[in-house]
Amino acid sequence: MSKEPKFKTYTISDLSKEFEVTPRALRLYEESGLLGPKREGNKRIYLERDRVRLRLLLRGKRLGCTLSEIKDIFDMYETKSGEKGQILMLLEKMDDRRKKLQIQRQDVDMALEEIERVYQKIRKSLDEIEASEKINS
Amino acid sequence: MSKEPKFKTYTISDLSKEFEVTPRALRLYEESGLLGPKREGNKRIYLERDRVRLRLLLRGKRLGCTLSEIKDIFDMYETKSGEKGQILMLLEKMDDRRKKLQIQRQDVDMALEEIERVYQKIRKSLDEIEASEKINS
DNA sequence: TATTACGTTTACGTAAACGTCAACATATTT
DNA sequence: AAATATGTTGACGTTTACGTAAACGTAATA
Repeated sequence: MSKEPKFKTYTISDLSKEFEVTPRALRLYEESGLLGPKREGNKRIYLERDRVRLRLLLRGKRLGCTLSEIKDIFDMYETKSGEKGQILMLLEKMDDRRKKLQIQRQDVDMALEEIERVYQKIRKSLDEIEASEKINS
Repeated sequence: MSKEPKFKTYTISDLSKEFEVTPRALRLYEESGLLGPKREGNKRIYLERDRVRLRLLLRGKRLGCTLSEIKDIFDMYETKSGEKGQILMLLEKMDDRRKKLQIQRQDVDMALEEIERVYQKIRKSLDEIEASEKINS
């Protein structure tokens, strides 16, 4: 009866398994300032907050962001800057981010359309092959 | 009056400028099998086909694909495989690709929603600051 | 003719994002 | 007590996607 967790905690291998990343990666993310697990002695203890961050982080990666870009975004989320100037800069940054995402949306949609087009073309030629197979049987 | 172009052609710096990539990058893309410009003596002559490919290539990059993934996609587009087995494999590959893109779409949309949420929050705190500025004037 | 612009190949350098050890500590199981 | 599992910190290796510089060819321009 010493340390009751009180909150759910995760070890490095818990998160490692859940999100299918290596411990090495998790340590790197920490070194890059993206995660900030507590320590119990020497060992890393991750809280829910880290888990959420990790999820966002990986989503960012899938979108092609670098770790430092992701860092920027995280910082953006957390700035509780009382200063007006800071806030204005923040809004601007978020606008940039939004624009990039919108371009990415277009890119994805165009890629999907192309895949679809080519897919149909290929299917058609497959159908033709199968038709000729029937005849020759 | 020797070589009439007949088709529109581009030099390396033409494409370099149009798409804002360095010549070095274009040569790398060629080395990676993504572009295949003709040669006039020693110099690279790009045709429309290369220009289209470059556009697709860069779109792929924006989506976070590696050059070799893009190569796979290009190969996919071009397989005029008469063989049925080949075609089936191709269709499967395209399905994978489509799934990945759909996940990316979701990722982008979720990211956009989050940006929007945070954006509104920040705006609100900005409004509050400006309101208190008016009072104190 | 000398300079400038544009192109070439070859080759080494680099930043990012890990992988892959080594060498060690700690805790639990056998 | 010995082995096993899990964790730690270095530190060097690797791949990708170029950057950068050297050394050179060719063609138009001053």
